[in-house]
Amino acid sequence: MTVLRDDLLGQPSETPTPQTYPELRSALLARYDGLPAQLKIVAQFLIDKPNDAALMTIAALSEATGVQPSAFIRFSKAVGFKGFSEIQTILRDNLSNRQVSYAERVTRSSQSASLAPLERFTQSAIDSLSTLVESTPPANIDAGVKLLRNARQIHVVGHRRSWPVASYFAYMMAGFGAATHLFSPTGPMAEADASIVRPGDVMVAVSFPRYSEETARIVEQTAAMNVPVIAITNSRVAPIARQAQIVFEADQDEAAGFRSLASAIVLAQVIAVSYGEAIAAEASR
Amino acid sequence: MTVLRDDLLGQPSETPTPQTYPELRSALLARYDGLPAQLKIVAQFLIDKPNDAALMTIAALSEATGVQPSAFIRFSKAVGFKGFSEIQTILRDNLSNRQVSYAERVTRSSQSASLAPLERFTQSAIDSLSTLVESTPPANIDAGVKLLRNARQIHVVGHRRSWPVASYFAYMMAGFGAATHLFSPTGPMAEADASIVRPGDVMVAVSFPRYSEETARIVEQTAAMNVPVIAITNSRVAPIARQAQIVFEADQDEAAGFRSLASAIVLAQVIAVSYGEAIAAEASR
DNA sequence: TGCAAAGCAGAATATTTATTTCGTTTTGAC
DNA sequence: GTCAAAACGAAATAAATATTCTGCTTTGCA
Repeated sequence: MTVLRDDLLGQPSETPTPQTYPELRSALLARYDGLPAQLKIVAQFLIDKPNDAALMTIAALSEATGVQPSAFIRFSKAVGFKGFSEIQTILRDNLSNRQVSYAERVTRSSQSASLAPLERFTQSAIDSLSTLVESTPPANIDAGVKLLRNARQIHVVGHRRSWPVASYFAYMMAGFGAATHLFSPTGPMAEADASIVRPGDVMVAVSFPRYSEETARIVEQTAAMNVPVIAITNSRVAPIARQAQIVFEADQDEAAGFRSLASAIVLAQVIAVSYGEAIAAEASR
Repeated sequence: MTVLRDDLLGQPSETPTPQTYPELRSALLARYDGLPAQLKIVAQFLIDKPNDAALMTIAALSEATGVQPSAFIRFSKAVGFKGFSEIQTILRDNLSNRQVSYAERVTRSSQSASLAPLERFTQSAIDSLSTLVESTPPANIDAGVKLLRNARQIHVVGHRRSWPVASYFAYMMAGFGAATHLFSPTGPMAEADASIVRPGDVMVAVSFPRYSEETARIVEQTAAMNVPVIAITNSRVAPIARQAQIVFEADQDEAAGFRSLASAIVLAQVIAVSYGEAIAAEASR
C-alpha cells in the first residue's frame, strides 16, 4: 500500500492555519519557494490578485492560470486548509473589509448575547463608522454644504431617536452663525410649525427606523413647496429619502436589537463642520 | 389553464434590463414603490448593502433578510433578469472595481495636507470608542444600573453639546419604563426645576467642556440633598465629577478643535441597555 | 539509466447552490 | 363577505461548483 502522499503536506504541527488575509498572504510568501511548480502559480495568483480570486470559481481560476482545478485543492491542503473554499472565504472577508463575513456575523451575534453590552455596542459603532466613510461620497458633502450656504434659513427636524442628532446638528449650525430653526421634538404643534418654512429655505430631516410619521409629513410638505431637503437616514429607500435632494446614509449596524447613533452623530458633525470651514474660508478671502 | 403569473412581471417592452450597478440601482429605486412586500425587502437590501449581497449566497441572503429563497428569484424576474445570478454578476462586477478601502483612504488622505473632515472625525470617533472600552470598568456599569433600578425617579440633565446625550439617554430609559424626567435644555427655568428632585431619586448629569454652569448648579443642589449623582463627563476632575457617586468617562479625542460625541452617545446607550436587560432579567424570574 | 516518490491532468463524484414547482395564504376589487 | 388574482413559503429539482479518485508523467537521487 502506498502512502497517501497529498495528505502529508498539511502537517498539523506546522504554523497555525491563517484566518485573515494578511496572515494568509505572509504564509504564502513564506512557503512560496518550497512549493511545486503548479502550486507556485496558484500562490502567485492569490498574492497578486486576491480580489479577483475572491470572486472567481475554481473553473474560472483554472482557465485564468492554466492550472487544473485539482491543483487548487492540492494547494489548499498543502497550506493547511480543508479545501479551496476555506481560502476563498478569507479572500471574500478581506474584500468586504470586515473582520468576519456578514453571514457569520448574523449567526454569531445571535449566539454571543453573553458578550457585555459595552463591547457589543462599541464594536457595532466602530463598524458603522467604517461603513460611513466608505459610503459617503465627498461630492455629497460638498453639495450639501452648498445648499446650506445658500439657504435663507435652515430648518432641522427629527423625532424620537433622531432627536439627539437633529438637535446636535442645529446646535452646531447655530454656533457657526447660520440662521437655524429646530422643530420641537414632539406634540401636535409640529405640523402647524411647517408653515414657517419659506421658499429659499433648506430642510434638514433626520429619520431612522421606526420612521416618525411627523417627520415624513413635514418633509412632504416642504418638498411640495420646492424647498430642498437634505436627508440623514439609514437607507436610500427610507420614507424621507424619496423626496430629498441629497441623501446621507448612516447605516446603523444593529447590535442585539439596538442601533447605535454614533455614525449619525458623527455624520451630522461632519456636515456642520464642513459648512463652518466653508464660510470661514469665504470670510478670510 | 392558468396564466404563468410570475413570468408576466418582466415585460420585455419595459425599460431595458440594467447592465451596470448604477443602472440597476436606479432601476430598483424607480420600481421600489410598485413592488410587493417581500420583494421590497429584497430591493432594499440590494440598495443598502450591495457589496455584502455580492458575496453572499441566496441562502445566506435569505437568512439575513428573513425572505425565502424563491422570493429572490421572483424578484430577479420581476426586474427583468433570468435569475438572481445575473443580478449578482452585476454586483460583483461593481465590487471588483469599487473605491479603495477605508484604511487606504485614511492613510492616503492623511498624507495630503487637507484631511477631509469626514476622515478626521470618523477616525477620531473610532479612537475615542476604543478608549471607552478600556477605561470603563464593568463594575462601574453594574453600580450605575443598581442605582438606577432603586431610584424613585431618574432625572437627566445636560446642556448645549451634552444635550443630545442627555435627551437620548432619557429617551431610552423612558422606553424601558423607567420614571424619567429630562431637564429642559436652556433658559432660566432650569434652576427652578431642580426643586422637583426628591430624596430617593437619582440624578444623571452629562457635562463636557466647556462645562455648563447650570448643569453644575443643579448637580450641586441635588448632591446637597443626598441624592446620588451619576456623571457622564470627560474627566474625573470635571466640575460635576466631584459630587458624583459614579463617574463615567467618555474622553473625547479632539479633532481640529471639535470633539466627537460618539463615545458619549455609545456610553449612554450602554448604560441604558444594561438597565433594560437588568429589569428584563428580573421580570422573567 | 533505473526506480521510487512526488506531482499532475482529467474524469468521476459529492456537495453546495440556484431555480422551479405547487399548494396555501394574502390582497384587493366588487 | 366573495371571488379571483397575486404573492408567498416550503420542498423538490436542476444546475453549478468543489472535491476526490485514478492512472499517467515528471523529478530527483543512486
